[in-house]
Amino acid sequence: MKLSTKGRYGLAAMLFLARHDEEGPVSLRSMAATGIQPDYLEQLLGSLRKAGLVTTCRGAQGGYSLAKKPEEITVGEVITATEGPVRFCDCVTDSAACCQKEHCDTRHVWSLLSERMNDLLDSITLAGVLADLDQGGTNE
Amino acid sequence: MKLSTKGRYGLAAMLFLARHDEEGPVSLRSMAATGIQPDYLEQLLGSLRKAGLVTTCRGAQGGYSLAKKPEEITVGEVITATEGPVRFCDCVTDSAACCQKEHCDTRHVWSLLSERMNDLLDSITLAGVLADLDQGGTNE
DNA sequence: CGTAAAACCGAGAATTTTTGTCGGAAATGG
DNA sequence: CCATTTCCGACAAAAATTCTCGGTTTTACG
Repeated sequence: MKLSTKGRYGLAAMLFLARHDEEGPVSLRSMAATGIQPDYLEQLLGSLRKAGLVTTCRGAQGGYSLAKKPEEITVGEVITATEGPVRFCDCVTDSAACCQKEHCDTRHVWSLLSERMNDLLDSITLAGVLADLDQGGTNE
Repeated sequence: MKLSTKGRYGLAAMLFLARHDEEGPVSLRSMAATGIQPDYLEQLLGSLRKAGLVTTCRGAQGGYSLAKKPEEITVGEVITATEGPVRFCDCVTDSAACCQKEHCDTRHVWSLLSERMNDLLDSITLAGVLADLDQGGTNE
């Protein structure tokens, strides 16, 4: 029960974009500063673009930018875009995926938990994360 | 971001035990009614035992029982026992696992989220799940 | 107009994790 | 003593994740 690198890299990339938002489109190359393999990151940015969270300019001097203001993008959106829907078990979103067997009387719990978790993830925005960092001190 | 079968099977098994708690130790064989492969379930019950959530009697007429009352066992405990600690990313529990790279300024978010999520999981007990089912109607 | 920079795309390789299987050892009640 | 049953470790199969690569299209700029 943890995120894959997609979710983590995805959020890291979005924060990077948020920080460089005013400098125009950010190329994959310059995002290498995040330490993420560019070829892989490219795929993730593709998902983020399809989800409407980033916009792109192709060609020379092109790159990626946030599609919305950092206050309008939530951590939940980023994770969902990169990892797929956040849920405890498939039968939450796809009722055909279970319920033949007796153990599926757990579905109700998973639904409830999934809902709460999504609420939690959507309550945090990119802007919130950055504000936290800028005031709360860095890593140690 | 979803549970593996370990967590789901684990909870299903614990609910099964809770329901048959008064009939003495429940053998793996009779737990086949849950639809879970017994050889696999055996491993999960091993983890649950090590975590102190079930007790066992070996030998003929042996089997598994809950180590505590259903009101005292939380969903969080079951998941942690079967899947390992619930966290968004390794650096929450193991600070050596990150923080060289710039993208690790996300750690703070993951910590916060992990904590909230564990609180949520620990707020639900086996007894609670069963009560919900008995009153709230079954699957459909 | 040509060229270099850059995103786009799909396919597949490598690696890791999950899931499931098996055989034997130890324990226990009858 | 024997059938039942947990315990344990190792391994096999399958699936998912992570990463790589080659080529295509788009675009700015000289």
